[in-house]
Amino acid sequence: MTEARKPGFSDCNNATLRRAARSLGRFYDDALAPSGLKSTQFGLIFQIHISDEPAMGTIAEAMIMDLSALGHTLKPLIRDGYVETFADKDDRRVKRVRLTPQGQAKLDEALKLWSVAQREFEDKVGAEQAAKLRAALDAVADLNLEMPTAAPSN
Amino acid sequence: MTEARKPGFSDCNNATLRRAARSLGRFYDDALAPSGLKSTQFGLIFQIHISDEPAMGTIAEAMIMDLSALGHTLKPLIRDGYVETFADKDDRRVKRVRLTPQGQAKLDEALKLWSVAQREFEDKVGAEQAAKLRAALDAVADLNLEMPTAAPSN
DNA sequence: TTCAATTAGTGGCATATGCCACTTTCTCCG
DNA sequence: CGGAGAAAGTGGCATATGCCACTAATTGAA
Repeated sequence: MTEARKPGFSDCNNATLRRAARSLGRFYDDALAPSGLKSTQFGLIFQIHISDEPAMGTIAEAMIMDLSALGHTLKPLIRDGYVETFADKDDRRVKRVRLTPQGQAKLDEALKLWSVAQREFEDKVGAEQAAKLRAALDAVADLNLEMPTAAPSN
Repeated sequence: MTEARKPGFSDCNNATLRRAARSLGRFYDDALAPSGLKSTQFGLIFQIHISDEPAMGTIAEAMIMDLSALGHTLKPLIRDGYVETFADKDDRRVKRVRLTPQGQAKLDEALKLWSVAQREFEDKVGAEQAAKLRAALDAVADLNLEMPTAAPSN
């Protein structure tokens, strides 16, 4: 058990993941700063872009994000005119989302900045390593973990 | 370039990392819920625990976290009596942090819950894979990435 | 058709994180 | 010694995320 290391230093998968997320997040944030978008907003806008007028729930699911959190995160983007929402034709409970022309333009602008950061990162860790890491992270994200909430008896 | 996949689906290392972080975070949060601690607070308390009355800057650096963010995150823990701070003897600018007895007790309590989640996770992905993933994440976190801020000319 | 259950979002509240502008202490050099 | 500049935190402001309690709209079954 290699007690040679710090006594039980953070072997916590979650803590390690968050730490890396803070680090990488700042890097991408810096890169995107000139566009005025945070890396999180860029990610969200991109997700909307590659979807076809997705419903909020659809986005939330794809991003493994709480629906209400998505709603909150969307607000500044709507306020700034990058995104707009509209009710679904067939189900008025459903709210769909799309980019405005300004949003499209901003995305194009941000993509250039993003690609610089992305390239820089992949130069450092290697494109293959990066791809493997992303695959591993996707696998983790899609694990559908659940604490044994007592009753599977249901 | 395998246009077979979603048209340029998120290859963004940052987006992928955040997505996984949200997913895993919720899992650990659920597991720790009975203790009343969030996984982030657990991580912070643990970090304090394994350090020797660390200065705030020391913790921030170890966790790759903004100093002010650390200050903010510490507040609820201080308010709830798990953590206390005190000025460094030799440098009054430095504020050191330590767990209170209640904080120690809470950590012990949370550790039991944490280990369940940790085990569950490692059962699913395999201990080795998990260790490799953590290593990769630590490597990423410690990359010390920086956008080419124009002037190395300085 | 009518009402209970389900589904999709919203709003409020709390924590997580960052950046920036300050304030307080130290350090160090002239 | 005294003031310029660095170092460590604090506070304010803004976004990121979650949970919970609700509301509105739909669906399903009696």
